[in-house]
Amino acid sequence: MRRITLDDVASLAGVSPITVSRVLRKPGSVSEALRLRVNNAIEILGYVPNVAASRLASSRTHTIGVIVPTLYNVIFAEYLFALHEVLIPAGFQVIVVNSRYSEAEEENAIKALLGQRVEAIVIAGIHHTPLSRQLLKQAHLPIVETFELSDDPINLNIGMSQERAGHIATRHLIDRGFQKIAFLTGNLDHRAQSRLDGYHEAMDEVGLKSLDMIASRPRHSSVALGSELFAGMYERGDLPEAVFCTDDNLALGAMQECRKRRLRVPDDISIIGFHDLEFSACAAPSLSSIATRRYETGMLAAEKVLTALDASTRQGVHQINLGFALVPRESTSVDGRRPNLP
Amino acid sequence: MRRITLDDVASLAGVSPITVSRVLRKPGSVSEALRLRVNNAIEILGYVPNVAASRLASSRTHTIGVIVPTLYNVIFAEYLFALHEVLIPAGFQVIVVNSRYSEAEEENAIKALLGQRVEAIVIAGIHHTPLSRQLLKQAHLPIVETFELSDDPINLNIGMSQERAGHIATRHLIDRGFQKIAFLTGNLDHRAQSRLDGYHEAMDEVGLKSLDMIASRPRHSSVALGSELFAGMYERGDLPEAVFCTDDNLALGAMQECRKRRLRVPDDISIIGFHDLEFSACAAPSLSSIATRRYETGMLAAEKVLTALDASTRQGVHQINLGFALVPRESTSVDGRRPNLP
DNA sequence: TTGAAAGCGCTAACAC
DNA sequence: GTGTTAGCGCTTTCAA
Repeated sequence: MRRITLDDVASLAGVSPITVSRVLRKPGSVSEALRLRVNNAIEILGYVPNVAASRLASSRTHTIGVIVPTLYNVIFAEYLFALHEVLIPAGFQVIVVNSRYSEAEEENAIKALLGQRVEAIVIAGIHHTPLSRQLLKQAHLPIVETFELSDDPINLNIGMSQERAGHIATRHLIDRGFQKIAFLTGNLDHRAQSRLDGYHEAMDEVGLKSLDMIASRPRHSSVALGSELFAGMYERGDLPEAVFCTDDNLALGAMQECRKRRLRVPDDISIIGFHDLEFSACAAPSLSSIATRRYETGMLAAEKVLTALDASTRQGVHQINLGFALVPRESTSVDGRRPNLP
Repeated sequence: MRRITLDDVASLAGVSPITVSRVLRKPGSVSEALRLRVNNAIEILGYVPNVAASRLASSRTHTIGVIVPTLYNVIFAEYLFALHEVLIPAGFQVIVVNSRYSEAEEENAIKALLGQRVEAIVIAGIHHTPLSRQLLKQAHLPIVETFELSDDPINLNIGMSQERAGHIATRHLIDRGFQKIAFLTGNLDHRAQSRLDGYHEAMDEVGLKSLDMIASRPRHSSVALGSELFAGMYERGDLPEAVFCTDDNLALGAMQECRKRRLRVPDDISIIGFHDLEFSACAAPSLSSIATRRYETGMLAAEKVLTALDASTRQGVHQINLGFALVPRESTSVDGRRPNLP
């Protein structure tokens, strides 16, 4: 059963192959009569163009490669959503590859995307293997590194200072008078590590002792993990006055564990999360957090890609700091139910 | 700046192009001496094969197309995770397209995937436009429809009865003696609709009046939406004895709203969710739910694709019912804190 | 084990 | 506005 090709359509419509090709790509450049005949033939035969052939012939793929560490995290779901939202209407296909938090897998992903001849790569993170960096540089494509700020961006860089955010979150707890402040994390990826650095820095600044709680093996952030880590801490008698969780999921788990153990938040213990996920505002008590801009990151990355592709001449290095915002809520309020700030 | 091609590698290595091709695809069939020379040349030139050319020449793409309604929902994230987990190690690329809950966009997605010459399509749902169905049938590829059970599967079908699950959840509430039972949903996609049908059926069976609460415009399930819908119901004085939410996120939102309004769950009101998301077991009170098998769905779909591809001759229609499980927990317990069932 | 020739299905560039 | 010609970069024969 041979596949229908453009030539089949052409002979059925009684035109040359190139006319069929034109009807498909720039219908305006073909007379209405022929266009109708061709479209008719396409329908009758159920013709579907072979993109591999078209890519090979035109050396355009209209494809953008996106690398994320996992599909298993709302943060990246929101980011991908935004990327799709901009790129699809602009006529691009998006290929998403996950690196499972491994730089080696990321390197393979890069090779695979380059092999596909993607026209740009949007990659979460700024830490890559030397070969990855080299490949990305040599590719002469728009490359966008996201979520973090790089000292030495490959090309475009849109992100925020994870370290500074970790610092601010910790500082928020310190300012509220707490001294025994714990840091909870599951998977210690580069971003979580930077937040931890910020935490250490803030604690050191005021001479407080750090109290890290890192899951014994890397696990993705979840409510269940938050419960577990908090329970472990509690059972070891290590109860802090305040907890900074790398993620709102962990924070929610910690809060639930508190409720189980009749610890009141924030009266007995304060909790702050990270990312300001959508449930955080309506949790009870509402959860303090650091609001990050996943959607805007994806949006801007996509837009930058489109303009870079349009400009055709490769643009220089460019960095955008999207920042973050401390969102104080009930879970870290000192006077019972209401945070100091509105 | 011309791209490096296989011919460039061949001339640098002093062999014919086909030898380079062989080194790349079946290194065993080339003598070690040549293999070394070729690999060396590849490295020096930074050669990356053009997959479009290879696909065109070989008419194999090693690509599986996956269509989901949204990337913005853990259910599909887990499912995609499982699909990747099986397909990537088997040497396939996975292309994920989202249809944004639209059958028209789904049709476009199908055309796009067929244009890519994917070797199989895994598609969430059983409702497609007539043309979509026709295209899928004519493609003579392994096609897997997932998450629901079809009366007339295109090819493979792995899912569960959403209607039956809705019925069982409702029945659970009825059995606990409740009469005023509300149904809460955001986006009324086909699966939510089937659950609603099951709810209606169960209510009708015992002569109870249905009480649907559907978001005025389609919105994806979220904790915030659950709060909102519940608040709306409360403010209209429509307070039920029990609520069946299409989704654990909605249920969590409803529970948080209860807490705000000093309604005790389950003493004043019972709540059951759907999907048994990971936080549900550790919510306070723990949330009753219907456990669904997203991971297994993806896993099995991928495995079926691989065997179908291996068998090479097209297999007949085949359906697998993965079922679901009622998980009663505190949120629907009648004697205070402990559910009847363990 | 290696190579030569032909072609996968489409489009760019140029003619008419 | 339409057609002709010549590839795009690989792999599939088939032959040596």
